[in-house]
Amino acid sequence: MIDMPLISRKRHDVSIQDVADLAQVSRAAVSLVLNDKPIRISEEKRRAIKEAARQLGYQPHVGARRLIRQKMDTIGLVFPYDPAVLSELFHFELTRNIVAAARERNYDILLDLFRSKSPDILSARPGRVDGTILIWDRHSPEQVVETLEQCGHPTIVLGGGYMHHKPQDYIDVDIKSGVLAITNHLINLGHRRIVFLAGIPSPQKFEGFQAAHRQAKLRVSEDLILDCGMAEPEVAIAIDALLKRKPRPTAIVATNDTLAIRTIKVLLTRGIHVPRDISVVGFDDIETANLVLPSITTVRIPLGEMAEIVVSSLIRRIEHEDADHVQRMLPTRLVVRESSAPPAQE
Amino acid sequence: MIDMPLISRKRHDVSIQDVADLAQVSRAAVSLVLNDKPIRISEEKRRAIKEAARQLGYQPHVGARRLIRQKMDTIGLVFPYDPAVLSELFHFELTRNIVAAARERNYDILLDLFRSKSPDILSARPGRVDGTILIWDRHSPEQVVETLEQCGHPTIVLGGGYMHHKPQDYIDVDIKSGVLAITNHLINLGHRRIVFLAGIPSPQKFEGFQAAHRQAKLRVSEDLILDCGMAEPEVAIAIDALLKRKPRPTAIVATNDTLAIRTIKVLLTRGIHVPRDISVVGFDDIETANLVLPSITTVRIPLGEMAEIVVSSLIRRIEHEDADHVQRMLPTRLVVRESSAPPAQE
DNA sequence: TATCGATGATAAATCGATTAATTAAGCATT
DNA sequence: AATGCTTAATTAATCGATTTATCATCGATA
Repeated sequence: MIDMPLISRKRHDVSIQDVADLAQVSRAAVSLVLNDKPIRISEEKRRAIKEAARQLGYQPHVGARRLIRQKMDTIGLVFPYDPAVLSELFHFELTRNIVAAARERNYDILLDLFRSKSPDILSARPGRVDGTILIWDRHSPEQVVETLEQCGHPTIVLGGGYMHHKPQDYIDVDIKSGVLAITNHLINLGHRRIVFLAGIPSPQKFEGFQAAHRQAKLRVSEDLILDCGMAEPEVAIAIDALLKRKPRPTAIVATNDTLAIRTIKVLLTRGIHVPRDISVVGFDDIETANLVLPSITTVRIPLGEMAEIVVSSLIRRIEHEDADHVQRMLPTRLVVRESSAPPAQE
Repeated sequence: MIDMPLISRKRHDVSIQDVADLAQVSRAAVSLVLNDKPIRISEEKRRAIKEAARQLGYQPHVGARRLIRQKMDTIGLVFPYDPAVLSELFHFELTRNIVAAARERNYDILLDLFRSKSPDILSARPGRVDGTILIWDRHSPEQVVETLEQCGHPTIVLGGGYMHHKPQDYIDVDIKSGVLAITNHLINLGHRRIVFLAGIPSPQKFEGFQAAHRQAKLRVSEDLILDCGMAEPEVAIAIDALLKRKPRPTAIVATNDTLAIRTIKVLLTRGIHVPRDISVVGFDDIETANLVLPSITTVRIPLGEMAEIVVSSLIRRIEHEDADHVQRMLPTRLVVRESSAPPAQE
């Protein structure tokens, strides 16, 4: 009766005490040696401890270590439950790269979704994570950023180019330059009547469109700026209206790939060939962009680099109290495929 | 000097001791009341404790609780780093549903990737998770299943219909019936010369194809069984060969949507109309399937249901030592879109 | 009055590690 | 011989909770 523990449950396989017993030293010595602390332990005992640990297959109990060190070695990855804009691919590929980058640095990833209605974020509760990556989305309420910024650990917001108020720490994509580049591509091909077709309003993208024209000393024709929404019927109406214009536009800059694909779909059903009759370009480089016929000329967001940067910056902010805020804009890359070509001779 | 704590760090905001102090009771009383334990505490103190907890905004330190309870309240979600077959959408939508289901039951999700080469799975290390969901993929080494099954906590393998050896616990999709249904759909439309086009060999899917023919008392023509791989040039070669057949086939069952889309792309460039000249159907219902022109008739995997079932079964296995093994096949759903139609009159 | 039982609350053990403080031993110096 | 210094290793405090065992009080009963 005396030997019965007060609380008895399935225990951790091999505890530090087991190693200490086998090596005939104190628990402290085991901890000091296995963590390579600069405290002198004789070479003889060092070996004995390492051998004992190896022999028992000892792995420190992360929970216990986290409790005493007050450090969770965990990053919260917060997603919107219903991603509005960023493509599925964006999410999964980004996630994969983030997990890989975190793992390399011995951080775990706690996956965390929030719904706009009830933004109960696990990562904002105490004692779960050391820092948070918030995947931003145009539908995300500002409140989420505030909640996370006030909860005592660093948070980096990862934007898709759509943040209105810049948070304390963010890594965003320079979508303005992206649209500038792809518009430039069309201008260089010889296009002069280029439509800006916005599925969802995006001032930054429009600025890029304008800037490209400005640089080429071309005027942006007001009646070639369209804002049609993302739904298929709306797109069809917008395109039909465009086709009646004289002279007819020769290229369309759609603000995302899905919209570009729908646009092409409408054009094809109207008997208009892409890119021979009209060039259409997109944005995002979703997986589908390279799958459809014609494949889409688009702008790619550097997901791998983005993941690498966000993880390393976050860990710097976690581990160094005085680390600078992270405020970066990443450049995009133009991906030329089949949907863009020089305009037909008139 | 006497008051200085031995170890000093940023501490947990509000500990149970703070609540106890404010309510003028012992730590034990606070724990018992807040966890609704059936131990008698006077109504008066109950109220005082709850009020104190509310006032201080006390939230128990999950790490401490997990340590003493030897329970992590966490599920490891293990993904292949390079998903070979399942679409991005499949992954993200599935993940989202799994996280939501886990959250409802107060479990956290630890995101865990493994590379085929170095299958170092966090979830297999002691003390991190109570159970694991392994997302299966044709490239996954069997070794991963073994590792997880031997590491002391329950694991459920989530298949995409491609498991060879059935693990102890699995939830899989009845892809054979799925292909049977979609082949049936074509047969019912009047098709008699149907091609089975495999991107990646899949005995189950082929069985479904055969079964549909058997049920309709049709013979499967050997020369309409093709295995072309997923690469675009290979697909083009396979399709060109098919088009030379006399009489020409009227429908193609592609084993996944990506392959169906590539097939259609080749057909369109050859001047063959889909579905007027040839019907093409796919499998998976990836997002793109409804985006391309024509949209793809395909088979949908019930991701939401799958997530719900895998999470609830895993938690049952975690919380009840004697729970039965989970071995389920989920049915698929036929999604009819534009790429299938009755064959042209001959 | 002594004992028993019921009730209400607490003390203390516990989970598994980390690390500051301390002790012990050996050697050199005064 | 006493003191101080270096090195090696251990003891004990600590993280923040949970839960068993125990204690204290009061009323009722023999």
